[in-house]
Amino acid sequence: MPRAARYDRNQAIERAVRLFWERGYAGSSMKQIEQALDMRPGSLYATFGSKDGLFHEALDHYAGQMSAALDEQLAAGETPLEGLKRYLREAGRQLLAPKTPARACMMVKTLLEANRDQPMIRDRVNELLARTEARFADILQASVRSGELPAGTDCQRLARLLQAQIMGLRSFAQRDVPASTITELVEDMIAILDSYRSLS
Amino acid sequence: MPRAARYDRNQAIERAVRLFWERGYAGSSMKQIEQALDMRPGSLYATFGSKDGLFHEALDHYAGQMSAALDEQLAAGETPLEGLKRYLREAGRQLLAPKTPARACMMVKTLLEANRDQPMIRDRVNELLARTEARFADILQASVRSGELPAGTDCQRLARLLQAQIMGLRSFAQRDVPASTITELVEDMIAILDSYRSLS
DNA sequence: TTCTAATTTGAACGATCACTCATTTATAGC
DNA sequence: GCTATAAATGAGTGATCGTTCAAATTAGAA
Repeated sequence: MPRAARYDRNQAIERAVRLFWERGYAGSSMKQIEQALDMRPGSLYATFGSKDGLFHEALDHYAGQMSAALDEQLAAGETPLEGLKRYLREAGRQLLAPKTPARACMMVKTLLEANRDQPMIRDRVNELLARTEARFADILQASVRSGELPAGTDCQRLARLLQAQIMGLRSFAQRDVPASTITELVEDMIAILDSYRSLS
Repeated sequence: MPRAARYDRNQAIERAVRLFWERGYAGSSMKQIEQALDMRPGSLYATFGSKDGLFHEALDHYAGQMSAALDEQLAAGETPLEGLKRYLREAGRQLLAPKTPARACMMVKTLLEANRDQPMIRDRVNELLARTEARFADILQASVRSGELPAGTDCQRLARLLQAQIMGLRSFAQRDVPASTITELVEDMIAILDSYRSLS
């Protein structure tokens, strides 16, 4: 009966992530979105409701990608803490890749861009970052259980420090600096994480 | 002969800093600027040339303020490293003040907002951040000379780590988190800085 | 082939964007 | 009070913003 949709929803969202990640919410016009997704306004609004709606889906998709990347490194690492270190090194590696839309985290860019008259976006990004923090805390907690971190470690607090470090790393990487700088920064942050390890 | 200017240039720029710092470049419309500075378009364009021109002046002014705040804490600290620690604690204190336009650094917000079709702004913020980094390196170098940091310390590298930490701290503080979280984060970062000290 | 219905299209909407400039206003010297 | 001159004004510029919707298109079902 009906006409088949010409567009793959998931692919459209991935393209939206690229655009929004690079240019931000206000910096991406509907005209640019139409071009990037190869969709006309009618289809866009029928599919995503509004620019806001599309942005929300893109932001969630991005968060999912980041979470999956963490999963991957945790699975590859021999211990939770080793997984975290792998994640940091892999982040550094991707920061040096040429085709990334931006080096800074899309969630952080959104956090800094969203002002008080975008409460939906503010709330959403706050929740996504809180989840990430909780994720880090869980991993660190597992490291305590396995004895890799000392028994008394304040995992919540260390998780926040870790998240702030990553925010800093990736925002710093948005500067125009040589690749070696990023590599060194990653290694310094890994050393800091290591300094919390149990002496044994 | 002529009519006296009604507006104080410096005060206008300070108001522009508040607006741009809170809302970003794209997020601040000329209408909002007119209201915040209590100036009409004609006067604005006669005085600052363009929205870009005003933003540049505001950004430079902000950078000057930050630099002055660092000076102040360095002067108050007994040693360069103690001055840096004071600066970190004072930054944390100001992050908890209610009236700040934003908790994140205006330079970082600009760095993350400016995209490839704003090369002038990109270049400017890159230079300002490079100067800040150099400033940190100088301070650390002084700490090496005074023996507070070990002789072999890579001050440039440590300066970049310090800058990334501050970027992370202030971006993290943009999240909706309790005050104690910020305080703890500051203390954690101070402890990291302390861990680079000479053992004695 | 015809019908039905979901999908796509793109012109057009009012609002707002950064910005301009002819006009009005205010002031200091005469 | 008059004049000269710089400053302030604000209506108006064309462009672009996000969004809408009537019409055209495309497919499977009958």
